Amino acid sequence: MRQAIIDAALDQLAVTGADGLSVREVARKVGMSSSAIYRHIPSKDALLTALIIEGYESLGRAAEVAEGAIPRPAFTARFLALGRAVRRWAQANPHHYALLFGSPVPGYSAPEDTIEPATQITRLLSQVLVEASAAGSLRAPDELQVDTSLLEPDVLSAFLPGLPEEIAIRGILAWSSLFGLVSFELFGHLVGSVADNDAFFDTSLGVLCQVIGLEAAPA
Amino acid sequence: MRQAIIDAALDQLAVTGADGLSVREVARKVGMSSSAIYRHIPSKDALLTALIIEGYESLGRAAEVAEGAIPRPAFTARFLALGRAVRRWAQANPHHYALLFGSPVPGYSAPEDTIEPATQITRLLSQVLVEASAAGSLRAPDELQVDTSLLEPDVLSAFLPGLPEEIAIRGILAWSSLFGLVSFELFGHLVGSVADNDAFFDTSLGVLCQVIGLEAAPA
DNA sequence: TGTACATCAGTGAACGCGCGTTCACTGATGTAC
DNA sequence: TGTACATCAGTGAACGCGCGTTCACTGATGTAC
Repeated sequence: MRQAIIDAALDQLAVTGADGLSVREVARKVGMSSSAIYRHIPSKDALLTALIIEGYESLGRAAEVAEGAIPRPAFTARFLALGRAVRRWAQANPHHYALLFGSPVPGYSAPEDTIEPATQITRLLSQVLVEASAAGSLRAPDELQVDTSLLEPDVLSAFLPGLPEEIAIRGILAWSSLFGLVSFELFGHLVGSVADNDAFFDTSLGVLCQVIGLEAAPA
Repeated sequence: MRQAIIDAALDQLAVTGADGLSVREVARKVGMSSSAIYRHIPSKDALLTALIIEGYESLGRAAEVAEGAIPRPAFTARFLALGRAVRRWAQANPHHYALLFGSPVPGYSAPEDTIEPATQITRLLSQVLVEASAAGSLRAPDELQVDTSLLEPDVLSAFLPGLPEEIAIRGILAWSSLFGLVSFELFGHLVGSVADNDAFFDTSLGVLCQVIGLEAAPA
């Protein structure tokens, strides 16, 4: 039942976007009176939280499946698969993507339950980086020296064990860039400049590989 | 008067965010009855449009001032100034930034009046690239060959005259990355991983310079 | 097998709210003669 | 200088709307004896 409610909310999210979401409309969709909903969810905010968690899980699953299909030692291909999976998921679920990575919903602040599901997708990238580094497949970028400690040491050791901080920084940059690319495309900021979005995205992913120090894609 | 209304709307935007915006509240702020507002603006959507235009202009001005203070031949410094100006503006006007670069406001689609002011900020970057390229200060990236024509040829020739497409692509990538970085930081996606946001951002900008082919910063 | 009771998902009316927009109006100001 | 008129910014009441949430309730189901 709770799942049916969440599903109905997902439907509405897909159509109207996050702030078109209304408890009453969800109730209608699920065939209940608006008050009955409150037997299953404590408040609208809780419903939003559930949708956010669902979103991170769904995105994480999609990325995991795509990346899992690549042979383990093909680090570059794994990174490309992750990037493409994020973009594909965003295109398939634009409002859901916007809920996760667009402007924060006003008056709503995500509770901690949200954090753990959100790490799934980043964990996948971290894996690739750590394994590639351990395998000696990362050309360490020599041009930029970082002397300060910019990152949270706990996170560094937990998620990116054994990874030089320079590379970790580049990884986070590449990660931010990936979502910047996807958001720009999805929110219409590339309209008029880029003609072939697919090709532009793939080319950009290639450049991001260079940024991280991953070998260029084989083909 | 019209300006007073926009200013009041900007105030409200800064406090409540874009979808807390209400014509009635703006009227209250400006000391009018809610109906009187309609002597000056045709609808709420028109008000939103005005805010978006204001935003692009304000951001453009901020970037222009910051970048204008750098000696013309210091291309890298000019790029850094642009990047930092964007970030600074976003931090000073988070809701306004979210209105421009976060999720599109549902049910609202930006009219063409919006396009021209939006180009200002990109024109500044284009300038830097074109001038740097003309001055021979761009190390052309040799590793990635692009055979297709990904970009809109009109835009390429109008905004980026004489610039090789490989570099234009990298420019757009860097631009998207910049906003990805700013959004990630602003929307809280770096919380927990990055300890020193200022340093991380500057370091990332340095990497983006490499991506474009700009010489590393002098100091 | 039958009765008394607890549980609990679901109901419908109601609360108080703020919203965007319209409409007939007022009343001050400026202009034409 | 005085009068008639047009202009137009601003008013206040009203429209119809959908919202999140509460509350006393019903009625079916399951359990204990």
